[in-house]
Amino acid sequence: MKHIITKLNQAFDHRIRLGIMSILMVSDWTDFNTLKETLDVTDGRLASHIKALEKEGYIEVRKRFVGRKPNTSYRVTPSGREAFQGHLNALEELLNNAKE
Amino acid sequence: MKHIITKLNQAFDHRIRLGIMSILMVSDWTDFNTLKETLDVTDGRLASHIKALEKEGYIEVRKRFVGRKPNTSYRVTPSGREAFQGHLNALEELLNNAKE
DNA sequence: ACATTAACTTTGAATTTCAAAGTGCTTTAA
DNA sequence: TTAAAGCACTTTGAAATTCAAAGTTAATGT
Repeated sequence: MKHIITKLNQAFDHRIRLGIMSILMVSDWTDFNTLKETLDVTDGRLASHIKALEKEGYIEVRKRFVGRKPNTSYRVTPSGREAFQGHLNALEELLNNAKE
Repeated sequence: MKHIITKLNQAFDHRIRLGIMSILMVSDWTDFNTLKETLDVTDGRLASHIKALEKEGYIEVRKRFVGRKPNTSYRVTPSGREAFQGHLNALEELLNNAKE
């Protein structure tokens, strides 16, 4: 039988993408700057990881103005939620295995 | 405050290294071929990930002969166990966060 | 007019990872 | 006895990923 690691999703392999998803899982729309500050990454780097998740269809974007400032927010899509759940389940299995 | 992802250990960022550690955490000496088959990776690739963990002092090696065949086995060191525990705790925190 | 904020995109370099082939030693098969 | 195969790597060179830094666009504040 196959090992649990084969159930891990490559899209969530990177810690920053893991961070983005774990934030978006428990909040609704979250804006760029909140993600940036929470995860403590540069804007360019955040943007590129966001783009990767968007490309997979795991998160969606909303652009609008808040007062007079542009504001971009993100949230997880249903398919993103499902995929991330699968990843979390695999991780959980791995944790339980490692702890016996 | 810092996000949980800062507590993740880079040495365990890769799925194969995660797999190696999660196997070694619950077994004593485990040999090269068992790891290779369980994780379904090529020998060269496995060897290089093992080497990375060895370099960090997280696993140790034992070489001997079983019958007439050379046999190399690995097990997690105390420091590897501690480091991996820390990583698992961070992951667990992340899971709980993501699930609310 | 000038700097600033926001949210990127681009570029090129550094790092990581990979498959594939090569290695050295030993055993088993023909 | 020559050949083939197993074991556990190491090496090589290429592909993929990730990064920091700088550039971009469009609006706002001063």
